Amino acid sequence: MSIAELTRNAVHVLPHGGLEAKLALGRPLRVKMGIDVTAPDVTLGNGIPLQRMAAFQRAGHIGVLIVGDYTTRIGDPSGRSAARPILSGEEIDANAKRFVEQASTIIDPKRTEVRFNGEWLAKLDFAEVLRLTRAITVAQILERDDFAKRQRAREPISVSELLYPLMQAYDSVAVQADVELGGTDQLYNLLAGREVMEAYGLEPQVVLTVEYLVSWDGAGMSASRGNYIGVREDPDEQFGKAMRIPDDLLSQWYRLVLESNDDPPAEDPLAAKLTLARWIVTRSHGADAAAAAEQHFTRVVRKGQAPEEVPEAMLPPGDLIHLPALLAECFQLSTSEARRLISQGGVKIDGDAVDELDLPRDALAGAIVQAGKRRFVRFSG
RNA sequence: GCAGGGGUUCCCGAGUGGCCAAAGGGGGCGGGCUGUAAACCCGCUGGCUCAGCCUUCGGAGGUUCGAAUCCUCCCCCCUGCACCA
Repeated sequence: MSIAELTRNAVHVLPHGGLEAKLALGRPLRVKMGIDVTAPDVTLGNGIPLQRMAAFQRAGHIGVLIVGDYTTRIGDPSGRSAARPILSGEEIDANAKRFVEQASTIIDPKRTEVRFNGEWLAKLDFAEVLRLTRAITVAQILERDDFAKRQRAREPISVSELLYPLMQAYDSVAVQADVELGGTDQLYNLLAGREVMEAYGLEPQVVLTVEYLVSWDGAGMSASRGNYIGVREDPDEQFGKAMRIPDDLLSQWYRLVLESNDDPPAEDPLAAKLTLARWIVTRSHGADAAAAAEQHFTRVVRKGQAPEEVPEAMLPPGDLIHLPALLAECFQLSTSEARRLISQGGVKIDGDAVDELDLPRDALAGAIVQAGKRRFVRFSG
């Protein structure tokens, strides 16, 4: 395994020559990566550093996934990150288990160690915390980009937030990391790990950051934003979402997700995207599922036909059916939403748009009703 | 503790007594177009028994024919100052 493969898509590999030196040790390296257990789904974005971990594993090294259970349980009291909920122990355990299971579509679980940072953080007493805080200065922490920005903007920064990078850094001490992986957003935290390891008399870890995957909305892909493709997500969803990325993101996705050495064919973005979508589904669910998802996409999205499998539902009693109520029931809409859909021509019965709110029973019985682009139901009764 | 600023519909953010279910943007949804869920154009975007009615603008009261807008009390957030035990 070449260094080039280990560092594919890397933005920073620090310090220079550090990785070569670690590899020269001739023993399996411990390659650390932190995971966010507040969001249980592993996304294609998580997949980018995980793919690096997988490369290290193929070269005989050990992946170490750190579950920030302690950090999560304490929560972020600043109120700034309200998006980060405080979870119970059971939820964290379940999410961690789920993360590892999902990540196994990419990494090798047999060569992966999963550690919970409560294991060591819970044991730190105050004196030890003070020792940890001496490893780094306020100026160093405030150098970090988002802190610097917030300071300039006179936005609040709580002391506990300043401590977060230190906790993560201490994880590296505890597991004796040789390498730590992360997105470019993690650069500062990973470097803090080096400082702290050194303060604890350890050989500092090598820091390896990879490019951040940009999603269809132009923002970084993250579970909390909801702009993600999950590695365990339904094949049709994965396929469709992949087709949803803007054409000009294709080359990044080819590079980061496919790990392709070639650019996608610029003259045929559709074909390029289909290739990408197929590949993503194949990695998660296999080639058969990918073929089926592509068929589904062709049929439903490109040709605008009903899918092969349409869920069935019973019509309510009565000779005259009130459509808004029926749609609201079937597709979990408010009746106002259902009315809007109808008035906008988004509701079709056997392919024909409807504009009446009440329909005789026999117009609906046995018919396929479509609400919007992708919601279908067939009524019986 | 003191002074000042602020809490608005999914998000950001206008709105200082009626023309406000509340500008604008984002997101989402729908339609058109396109053999992409891309791009582009148009529309919609609180709820309901929907030409009308009901509930929203941190919370509770109050003034008024009428309040997101004014008053009172309360809760929460931010900034500065003070306290430096």
